Amino acid sequence: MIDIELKKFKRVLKDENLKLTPQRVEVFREVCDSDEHREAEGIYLALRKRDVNISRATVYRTMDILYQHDLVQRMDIGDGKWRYEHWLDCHQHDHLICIRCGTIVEFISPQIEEIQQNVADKFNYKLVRHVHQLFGLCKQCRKSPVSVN
Amino acid sequence: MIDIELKKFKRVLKDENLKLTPQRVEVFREVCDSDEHREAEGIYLALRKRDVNISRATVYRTMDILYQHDLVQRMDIGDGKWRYEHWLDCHQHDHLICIRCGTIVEFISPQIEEIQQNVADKFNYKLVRHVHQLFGLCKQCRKSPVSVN
DNA sequence: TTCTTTTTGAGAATGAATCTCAAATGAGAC
DNA sequence: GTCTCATTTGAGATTCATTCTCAAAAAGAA
Repeated sequence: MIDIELKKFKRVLKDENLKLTPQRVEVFREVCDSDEHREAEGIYLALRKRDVNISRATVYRTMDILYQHDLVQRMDIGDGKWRYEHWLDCHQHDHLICIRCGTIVEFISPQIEEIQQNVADKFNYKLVRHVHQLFGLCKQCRKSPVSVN
Repeated sequence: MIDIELKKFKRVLKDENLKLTPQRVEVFREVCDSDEHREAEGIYLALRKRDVNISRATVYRTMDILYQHDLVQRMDIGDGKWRYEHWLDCHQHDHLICIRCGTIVEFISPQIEEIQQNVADKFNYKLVRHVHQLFGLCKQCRKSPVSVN
């Protein structure tokens, strides 16, 4: 799975005259191998945990390259940190987030997509991208009492 | 217009055992008197411009009180800054944002609201709030060439 | 291998937001 | 009105994610 994607990444690097470094490859691998929505710090820590020698700066820089070239998706749920997820099969989707435990579920709605397009048309905007996040309480969190520490 | 709202604010302060200070009133007035989507810094500067003696800290603190009590709405368009707007008539709405000039248009779609609810139900989440932002190019920006500085 | 350019890492810098704490100020009691 | 005391304010320090800096290391074309 990563092999095909790694080729895409290598193509991007070549096209942009960027060098193929072990650090960049490891960051890409780390992102592709997880289905989580992680912050740069989490990706950095995961890399250190598996003994990849890399600095925070390089993780941040690489995530930016990946994002700029549509190899990862990123989201901001309002806490001032970017969360990244791989974008292997380019499934456009939006997010449903539990405000208590942080669990993130992905959803797609062609109907919403269509209405969004209509809204943009109505106001004479050319739609480029969108952010759609639903915040709520998941089943488990509705059941369990709030823990007070 | 602000009179009725000011009463609401005073009620909140009283209910929360918070004091009615000139600074708090001025911040609330400043927010109510504009239809812009401004950052705390912008609100602070506007207050200073009309010779209100206030500190940044107090502006931030007051915006937080207003937000926590649903007297203002706030949004984050991904640049790490909260933008505030008054919430006088509590019109629930979402935003369409021009990625070049920053113009923000408000829109409402009962259809989308309904689908959102269905999505939350499907995943067994109790919907609490949502963020829905459409990013695109407005009419003017599509026409005018990009200025390079 | 050599050479040139890019990349890396460590730590400094940035910037929005929050925190600290002494001095100032509300507002209830008298 | 004024006393009293908890709350609020302001100035500057702090936080924290992210970006920047720059010397040393590495990529990769020749």
